[in-house]
Amino acid sequence: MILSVDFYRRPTLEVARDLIGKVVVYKTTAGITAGAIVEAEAYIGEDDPACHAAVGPTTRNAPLYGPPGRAYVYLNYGLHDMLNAVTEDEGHPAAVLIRALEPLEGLALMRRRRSRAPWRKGKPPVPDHELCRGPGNLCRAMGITLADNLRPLTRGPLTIQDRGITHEDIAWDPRIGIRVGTDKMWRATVKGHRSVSGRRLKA
DNA sequence: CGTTCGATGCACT
DNA sequence: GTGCATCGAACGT
Repeated sequence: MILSVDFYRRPTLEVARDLIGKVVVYKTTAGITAGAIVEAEAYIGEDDPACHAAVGPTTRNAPLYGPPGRAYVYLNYGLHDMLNAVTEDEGHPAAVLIRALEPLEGLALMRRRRSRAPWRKGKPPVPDHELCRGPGNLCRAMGITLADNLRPLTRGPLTIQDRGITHEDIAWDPRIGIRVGTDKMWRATVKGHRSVSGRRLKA
């Protein structure tokens, strides 16, 4: 079942927690890819220094100010697309960054797309659990690009669905990969999951 | 094991 | 011109 707008029109931390286990599905002409969310981060409002809305409304962050349930996709470091789900009421800029998925469908297609990255030329195929490990990697594996910015996640080719996956042990940790706002424990992960990004725990 | 650093494009100042 | 919600290779210990 596809998540409705009401799912996203809620406090962002609740949405982030509830997105764990939900399934991102993207249907393209190349085929279908899908993966269950195992890592997500909340970015909330102009007072959150790490949120793109911290500088006030701009062309780039406009989607954050729009209605919930849409994709906010942007390019980072000139190389990596980032997928967010816009949350809260219109006018309240906030979103959840999808940071990692457990691949479920279309693994071969994901592998092909990952291998297509310039820096992967001549390298061995990406292991299954690493196909969607990290926000840049998952977008590349799923074929999500800037062209998908503002797309509704509630209908159409790019959706997030509830397929009944539940997780008992969800951890809240500091957000990673940012230079400010690292004090906030707004990163939700499935504890110990192999596809969660960041440094791995020891054996 | 750990840390450093280059690639790369666009929005923003 | 600057800096970035990254990735992965290269290097140091």
